[in-house]
Amino acid sequence: MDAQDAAAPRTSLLDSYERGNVMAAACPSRAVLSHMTSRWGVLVMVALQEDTHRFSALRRRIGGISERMLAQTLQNLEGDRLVHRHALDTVPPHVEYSLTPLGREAAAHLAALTGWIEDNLPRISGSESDLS
Amino acid sequence: MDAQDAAAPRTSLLDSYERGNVMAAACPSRAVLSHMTSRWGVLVMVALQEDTHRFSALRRRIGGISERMLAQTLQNLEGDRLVHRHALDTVPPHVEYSLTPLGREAAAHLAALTGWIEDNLPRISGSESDLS
DNA sequence: ATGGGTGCTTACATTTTTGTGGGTACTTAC
DNA sequence: GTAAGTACCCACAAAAATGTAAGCACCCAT
Repeated sequence: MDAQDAAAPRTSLLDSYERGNVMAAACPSRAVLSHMTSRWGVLVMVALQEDTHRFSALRRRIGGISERMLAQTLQNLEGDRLVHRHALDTVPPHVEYSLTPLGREAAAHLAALTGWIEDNLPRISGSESDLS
Repeated sequence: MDAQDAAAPRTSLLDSYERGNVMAAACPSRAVLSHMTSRWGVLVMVALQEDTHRFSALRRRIGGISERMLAQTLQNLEGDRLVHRHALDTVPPHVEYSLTPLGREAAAHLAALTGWIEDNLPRISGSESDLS
C-alpha cells in the first residue's frame, strides 16, 4: 500500500530483527513513539530521568496529571521496557518507578527536547507579532 | 495552586523572558511540546529535516496522515515559528514547507529520538516474554 | 472516629483528536 | 469532456484520550 513498506534493504534472513521506520503507518515503532510522545509520556520519562519516584511523588512532580493517566502512562512505558516498577510489599503500599537502561537512553533524548523548549520559549511564542 | 508556579528565581525585571517549565501545568511550553510531540508533529518535523517538501510530497512521505491533519499540524508548527511556509503564486498552487533555523534545532532532537526508536525496536518490543 | 495518605482500578461523562467526504478554482493529460 | 493533480477548508461523525468520582484495604495522626 505504501511505497516505503517494501523499501527495507534487508541483507540477510539472519538479522535478528529489522530496523523500524516511523514513516510507515504499520510499523510497530509508531506505537512506541506514541507512548513516549504522549501528553504525559514525555513528562513521566523526564521526571524519572531526574530521579526514581514513587507514584504519588510523580503525581506531585508532574503538574496537572490525574491518577488515572499516570497509572496508564506508566503501564505503557513499562510494557515498552522503558520503565521499571518495583513494588515493596509493605502495608501502606510503596511502589518505586525508575528508568530501565533502555529507558535512560530514550529519556536522554526527551530531556534534551524539553530542555530545549524551556530554554527557547521566548524565541518560539515570544510574541505573536504577525497575524496578517 | 502548584508549588512550581512560583518557583522561578527571577533575577531582574529586564530578563527578556523567563525560561519555561514543562512540569508546570500552566506553562506555555506545554503547548509547544504538544505541537511537536503530537501524533503527526514529530513526523512532519523529521520529514522536513530530511528536506524541504511540498504539501502533497509530505503527505506521501508520512504514511497514514490525512490532508486535514497535515494542514493542521503544519499550521501549529508554523505558529510556533518552527516551520516556514513559502507559497508560490503559480496557477496550479505550489507551496513549499521547510524548517526555520529554530525548527532545525528542534527537529534535531526529534530526529535523534525517532532514530533511536527505529534502531532499538528489537530491544523494546522485541518479544513480550514476561506477562507474569 | 474522622480525615488523610498509599497505589491503584473501574464506570461513566466529557473533551479532544482524527477521519471522511465534499467543495474550490484552475490546469494538464487523455 | 472527463479524470486527475494542486493545496487547501469546511461540516459532520466516529474514535480516542482524558477527567471525575468512587471504591478498596489498611495504616497513622488527631
